[in-house]
Amino acid sequence: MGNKNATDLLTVGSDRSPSRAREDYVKAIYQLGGGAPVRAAAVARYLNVSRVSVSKAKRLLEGDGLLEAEAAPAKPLRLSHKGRALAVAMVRRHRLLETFLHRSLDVPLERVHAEAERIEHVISDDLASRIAAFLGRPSSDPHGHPIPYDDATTSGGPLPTLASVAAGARVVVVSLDDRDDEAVGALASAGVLPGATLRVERSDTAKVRVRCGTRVVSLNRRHAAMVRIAT
Amino acid sequence: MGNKNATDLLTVGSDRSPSRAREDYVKAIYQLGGGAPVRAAAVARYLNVSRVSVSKAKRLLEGDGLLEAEAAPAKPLRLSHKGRALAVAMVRRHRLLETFLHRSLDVPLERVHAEAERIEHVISDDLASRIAAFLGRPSSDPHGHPIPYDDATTSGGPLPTLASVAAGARVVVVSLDDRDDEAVGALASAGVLPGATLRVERSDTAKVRVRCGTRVVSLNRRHAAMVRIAT
DNA sequence: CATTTTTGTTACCCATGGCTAACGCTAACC
DNA sequence: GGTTAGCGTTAGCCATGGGTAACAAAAATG
Repeated sequence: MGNKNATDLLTVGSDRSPSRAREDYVKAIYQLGGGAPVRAAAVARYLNVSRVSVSKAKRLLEGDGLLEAEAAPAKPLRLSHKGRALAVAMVRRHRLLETFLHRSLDVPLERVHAEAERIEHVISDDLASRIAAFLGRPSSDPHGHPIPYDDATTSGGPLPTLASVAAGARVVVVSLDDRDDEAVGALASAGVLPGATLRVERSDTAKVRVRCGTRVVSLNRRHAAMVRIAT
Repeated sequence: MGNKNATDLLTVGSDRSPSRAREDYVKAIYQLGGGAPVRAAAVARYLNVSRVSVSKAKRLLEGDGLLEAEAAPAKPLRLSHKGRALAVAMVRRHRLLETFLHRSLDVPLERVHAEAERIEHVISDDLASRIAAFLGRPSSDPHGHPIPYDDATTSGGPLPTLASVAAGARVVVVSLDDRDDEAVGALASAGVLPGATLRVERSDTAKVRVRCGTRVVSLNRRHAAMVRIAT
């Protein structure tokens, strides 16, 4: 039986590398805190799991050396070096995959996130490098988020969103929040994409009306809040 | 919190679609039997798990409608229609991925299998179609195995291997067994690849010596057994 | 400052997917 | 025909990763 490199394919529990769930916890902590400690309840909300699950995951992640073990009862979650490196690697893989899926395989913008979300857990670092090379080491993904190539610290605080500016402003779209497929689809079909210049015509509690090139589009506030901008 | 399409990412157990393990069982049954019923012990050996695990998996797979439930105590494992469709889809995804990884991303032949083995469980059918289109619907993967596009029944019985022919024969390499990375690497570097014409110079219990183009290479029997041939 | 809300933890339950030990049965070997 | 080998199942164990219910402590609110 030609089964030398058996690599028992069914071993879920006894896998050495961090599992899907663990990687998601690490990524969530990183994305919520950007390096700073994060409250467990925030992680729970972000991942749609109970606080209890986060509490249990905490112990496991500490055991893996991904979380700084700090027996303090105050206990915000803080990533270790190893944890931060893993988080950055996950972000890199995710954004490279999104770029690849969109640019090379024509996957619609509002669907690349979900697809990348699953694939990012199973590709090797070698494959990620090959994808980066294939794409010419792109500097940002199709939603406008930068792709980290070293383990550089994240940039400054978050940018303001389109929901936060007053009428009359002229702004440039920097990025869309890829976690909300529905908003991404609506924004993309309205032409609100990274790099676009917008003029805010009106902004009330329900809607934000912007001019985007020649078009005038009306966005609901939830969608507008998914758009990060610069002036 | 921009979390509309939350799609709780951590749900492992309560996932609706067949898990990694389930897909591997179905694929193994299909590849061992090619549609015909398969003994549970054979599946256990193929996947490097205990007979007990197969026995338990059987119940779960029957519950999923992937296995024909046949309360008979004789009990060979037989895939249902749904199970066979899943198996074929898995094979298709696997071979498309191998082709893509090798052709587009230059992943070495002996590494495409392991990488595809993990990715095949997480890509959507839509993405598989896009990869197929991107590659121009290739008819076979880089090891020489055909890529099924409909749910066509598998071809006739298995071809003879290079280990089974006598000295003097002239044969054409059809495919390599991708499950043995080490053999694939050795064969590829010897030029024994699908489409190559070989002349068998000598064949004894330890080695098989073949001429491959201008080169004469000596293969050990285990490696030779991984090469499917036609005359 | 008192009350209310939020938070993190414990104790317990459930399903998946591995495992070993042990049993009864079938089938093959001598 | 008797022994032996192999097969499928049961019972019971373990880790992971979900979940409730309940509670004490911390934080926010009045």
